[in-house]
Amino acid sequence: MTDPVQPVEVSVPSESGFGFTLKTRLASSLGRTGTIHTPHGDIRTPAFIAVGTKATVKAVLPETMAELGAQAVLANAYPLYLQPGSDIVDGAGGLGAFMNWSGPTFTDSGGFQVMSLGVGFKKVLAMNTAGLGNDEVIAEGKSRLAQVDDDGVTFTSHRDGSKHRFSPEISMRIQHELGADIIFAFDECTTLMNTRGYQERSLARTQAWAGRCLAAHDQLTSLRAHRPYQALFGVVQGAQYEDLRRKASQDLATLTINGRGFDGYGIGGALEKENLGAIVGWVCDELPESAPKHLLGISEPDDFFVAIENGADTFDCVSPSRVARNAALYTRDGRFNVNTAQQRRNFTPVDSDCDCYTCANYTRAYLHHLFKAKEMLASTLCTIHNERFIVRLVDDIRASIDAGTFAEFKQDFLGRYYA
RNA sequence: GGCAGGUUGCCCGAGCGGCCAAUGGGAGCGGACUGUAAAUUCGCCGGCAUCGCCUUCGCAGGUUCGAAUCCUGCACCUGCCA
Repeated sequence: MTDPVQPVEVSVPSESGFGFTLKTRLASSLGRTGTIHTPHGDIRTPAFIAVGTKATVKAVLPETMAELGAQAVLANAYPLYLQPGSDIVDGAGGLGAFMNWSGPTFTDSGGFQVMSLGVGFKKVLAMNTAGLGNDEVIAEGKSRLAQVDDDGVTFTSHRDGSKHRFSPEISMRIQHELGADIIFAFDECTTLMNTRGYQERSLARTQAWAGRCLAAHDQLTSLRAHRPYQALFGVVQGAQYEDLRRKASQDLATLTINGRGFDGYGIGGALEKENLGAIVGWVCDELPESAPKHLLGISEPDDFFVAIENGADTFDCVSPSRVARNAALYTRDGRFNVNTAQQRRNFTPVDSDCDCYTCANYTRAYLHHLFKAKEMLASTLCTIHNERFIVRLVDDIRASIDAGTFAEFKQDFLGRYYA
């Protein structure tokens, strides 16, 4: 049952302070462990990156995130550009300094908002359901807050209705001001509702933007040489189509501007759960092994195993935090809602196998009470638990790869979680 | 003692002859949430149940083809005047 571990040649981080070192590799799949080196510290991979969109992991102190084992946090360019403004974050000394997080940071490009405020506006981003029909009709909704064209995106601020223009160059400029260690190319995140035709056109656009991002990034890196080095990850789109995904990966892998290529890659798009492993596999198969790969927006337990086996190194997702604020908690025996009547008199911890602060000190009955009483401590305690649960799960997967017990760990964990 | 107003489903509160098992909130119950417009959101919420049937709008009578809605009496509550 053990999966033989293969030794891996070690690459040394460059003088920029950024680099990726492989440690072990599974013999039977693309799964591997390693370390991403950044100017603000290392990230041992696979790793779950906590999301703090607006420079805060909602309801939790940064110190608490560090204590529960989060290695890095990811914020988002678009919301921070709207408020407080990337110049202010820049003035504070960058994202980490601004939010009092001393470890590595990521920022997303605003590409997700092209979808969530555009075609996906007011829709649930279903990952389990088969795609509905034609997007192009759905995509023409009038009330949406984002309009895409080949040059960029026009956003309407949800806060005051003001119009804002994002382009690859603008996203790069903002992300340089935010100053995260790892930043993403500006892309269009498509949905399951899009047609093949739309996916092709959107992908062509995203690929063109990738080149523009790289060029802008190269320039900004020179201009801001006094700042810590920022690594740029290109984002692979192409939906569920193998040919599109492979071609997109190849093109990004070979793209260089002034001798500079991408430092790593993101894998994006709304993905059907059933295709997740295949898609990640196609992409990682085409991209250089030596590059770190970040799967954007994924955090269900079964998804981690599948994605890691297929070569993904890091993940970020709002789910552990959002779901916690809505009373859903992860346990080794599956997910449950702590606000149901069933938990009213349950004086046991959320998960007796959990080592988080919440499980060490509080009962389900108390958390149930906090939700019913609408006390904000509910969000804090539940977020601590969920973030710890997910961070630890990925840490455990990493340990199992190094120990050669990945297959057993996977079987044990999933067997119990989905029993 | 006089005058006026009120009593609606767990709570608050609309309705003022038929389209009313009865609008809205809240509470309660359950679900969803995957690069965060999310402390959000969606169902259910008298009973039994397949359309449908049965019992509800303080209590008791009455008018009417038909009443939560109109009339009479009773009970309780609230203002103002004594």
